[in-house]
Amino acid sequence: MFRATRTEGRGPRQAAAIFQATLDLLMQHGYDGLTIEGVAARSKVNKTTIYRWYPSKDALLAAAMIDREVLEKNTEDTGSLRGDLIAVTHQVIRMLTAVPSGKVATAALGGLERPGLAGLVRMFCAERMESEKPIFDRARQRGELTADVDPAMVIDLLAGAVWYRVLIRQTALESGFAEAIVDTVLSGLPRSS
Amino acid sequence: MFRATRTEGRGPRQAAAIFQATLDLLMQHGYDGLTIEGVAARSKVNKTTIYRWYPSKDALLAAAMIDREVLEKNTEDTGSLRGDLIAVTHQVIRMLTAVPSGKVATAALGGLERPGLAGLVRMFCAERMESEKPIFDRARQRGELTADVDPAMVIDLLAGAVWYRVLIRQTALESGFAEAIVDTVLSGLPRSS
Amino acid sequence: MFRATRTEGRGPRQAAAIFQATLDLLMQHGYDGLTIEGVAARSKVNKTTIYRWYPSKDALLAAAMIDREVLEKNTEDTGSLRGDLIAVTHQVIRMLTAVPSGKVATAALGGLERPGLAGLVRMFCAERMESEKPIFDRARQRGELTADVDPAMVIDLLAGAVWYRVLIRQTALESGFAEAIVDTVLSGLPRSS
Amino acid sequence: MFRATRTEGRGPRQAAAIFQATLDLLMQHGYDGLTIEGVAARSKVNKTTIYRWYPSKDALLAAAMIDREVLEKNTEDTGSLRGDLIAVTHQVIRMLTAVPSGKVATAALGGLERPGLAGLVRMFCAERMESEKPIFDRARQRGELTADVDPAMVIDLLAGAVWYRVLIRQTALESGFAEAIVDTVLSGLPRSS
DNA sequence: TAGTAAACGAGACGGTACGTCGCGTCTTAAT
DNA sequence: ATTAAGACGCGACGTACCGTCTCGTTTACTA
Repeated sequence: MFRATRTEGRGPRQAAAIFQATLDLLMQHGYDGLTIEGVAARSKVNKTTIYRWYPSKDALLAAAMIDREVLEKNTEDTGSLRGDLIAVTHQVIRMLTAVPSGKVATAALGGLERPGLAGLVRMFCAERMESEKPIFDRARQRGELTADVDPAMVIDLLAGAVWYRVLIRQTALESGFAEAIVDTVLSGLPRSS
Repeated sequence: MFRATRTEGRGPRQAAAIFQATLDLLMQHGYDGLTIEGVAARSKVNKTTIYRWYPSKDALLAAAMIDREVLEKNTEDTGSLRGDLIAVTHQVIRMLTAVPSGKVATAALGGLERPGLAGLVRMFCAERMESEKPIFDRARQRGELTADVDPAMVIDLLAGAVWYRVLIRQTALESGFAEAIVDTVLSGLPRSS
Repeated sequence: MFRATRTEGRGPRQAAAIFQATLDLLMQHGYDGLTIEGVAARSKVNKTTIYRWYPSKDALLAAAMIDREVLEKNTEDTGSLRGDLIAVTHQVIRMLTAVPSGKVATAALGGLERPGLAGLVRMFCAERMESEKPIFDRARQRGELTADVDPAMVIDLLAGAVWYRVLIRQTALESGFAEAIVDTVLSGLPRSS
Repeated sequence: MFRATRTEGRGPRQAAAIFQATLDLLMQHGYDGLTIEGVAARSKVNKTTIYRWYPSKDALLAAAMIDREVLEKNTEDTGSLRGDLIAVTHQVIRMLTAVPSGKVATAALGGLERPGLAGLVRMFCAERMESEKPIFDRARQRGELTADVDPAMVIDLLAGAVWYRVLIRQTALESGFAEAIVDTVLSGLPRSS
């Protein structure tokens, strides 16, 4: 008795091909080497069809990124705050340096001026932030943290350091960077006594 | 003696008008609302002339940013590491939120894919980093820091937190943010016990 | 008795609305401002439905013009050849200058390249021509005309003069034009003695 | 020492190729098979260039028709009004039935709705009319015509008959048509008595 | 003070992509 | 059987900038 028919009605029938082409081109030619016409050509889907569903390049890109869940996340309990924060930091590092996601992240920066992508990025960060809250709850339960510590600030420091280093300063990350910044945030800088 | 009017022959005669138009348009319409043709129209300088001197939009933008020293910097000695770091952090905050420079910074992110701008940004960061080194030298002399602390990492944490918060997460900075992150970096997070 | 609602099964149920919309749009926006999609929108009938019945814009227009009998005709006996010809000429003038039909006639010219409309126009002219034959029969019976006069040529002269003047030369018709051309055709041009 | 340089500045450098392509396509595919894109492709001139000079299809067509003087005219003195009128009529016939010009004329009808072409046609007719005035002056001098005969009306009758017959009724012209209508206009229809 | 080379203005051009419109075909429901 | 709903491929539209080019004209330094 199942009714298959429209597989949800949302989006074009060839969404998969479109998204694939979108991300391919994004990675190959960067944010503004990504053109609707190019996506149409590569995906063999007509330009009109793409415009019918995605009013702008940004909307298309957003849909593609969401669809492909190109920016994964998860947060296992490692048993200690330090371990958890290192894990989170490594995750950020991986996201920004791994092959598909890193290019996408860079590209996303290219679109920050456009409200569409900016909103998407903000939302993505908010989601991550939310999913990282438990780390701090667990830490408080373990007595590793006082109640007044702002998780957002901690994440800003750690994630910010990585983004800044990788995307803006564009300088290679030395091994041990994650551990170093986490230790600094946890314990402060060593005074010479 | 009679020093020639031409200050070096570098650049077009109407450089000032061109740069002004460039930054105006950048701020008004964002990175890719900035077009050479627009600059030509606004500055009343012929398109050909602009192309003669700046082979690309990025080159033009770089020249304009350098010329206008839109991203100023300086580092006074406040007498303590904490004070110096807070000053530096405030400077970053100001740069990213003040009216002309903030727009330019955002716009610069939009051009990170292009090697030209990316290099410019990298160079700018390197310069800043260099100019902030003395802070750490002074701190070591005061005994506030051991010799093995990496200044770059500290700056990554502080500047990164601000960039990340302002440009990527696009969330308002609460007052006291600078002090909070500096204190965290200096002293670590408070443990509950 | 109970007359069926469906008048013949010929044509869509909403034929009236479709035709109305067709002629409205034709008159408002001209021949090629007339679009199937526009007709569908205005008549609230689905585009598919229109295509099912009328394979092309021309077919639709032809059907609409036939249905609305937008180009009426009739030929009363006025008692003299001159009177009859003047009546016919006035009829043509009215057709080309009156509000609904004039626009339609102009529009039809716009479609003369398409075989569909061209055929329709030819057919319409042939019908008119046929209906005007009796004028000449009556004239012959009255002795106003010899047997060898070609009615078609006379109509070509009179109707042609009006079409040419109104549609092609687009010059206002002075009052008395009909009488003047009829008299010329009947009696020739006056020689100076 | 003459400076040739720009050969008059009016119009694109490749005007000839553009016009040729325009008329070719017009004749092959009719008025609305004539597309700017097609002209660009056929003439190897970039679409943008065409748009730079001709804001619309009609403007292009008008320019092409004027340039190629596709609708020639001239009026020799044959020694009698009858001869002159027959010559004029033959000229119209030739224009409407000859290979290049006839297609163009039909096509022009297709554009009568557009003010641009309508104006062009009106102007063309006015020019012709003007050039035919001398016929009537000569006739009056010869005593073949009274002073009050309106040349425009005569031309309307003759040219109208041909246009109507050829383009609207789309019926073949029998040989002798020109002479027949000229004689009718000159002498009227024969009465039987 | 005249000559000359660099810089500039003017503007046509080929080219890519834009975003839109209407076409005519098709599939899938609902009536 | 007819209609509605709407996705789709397609071709052309007219526009905006791109970056390149040629050709004259200015400018301002220098010989």
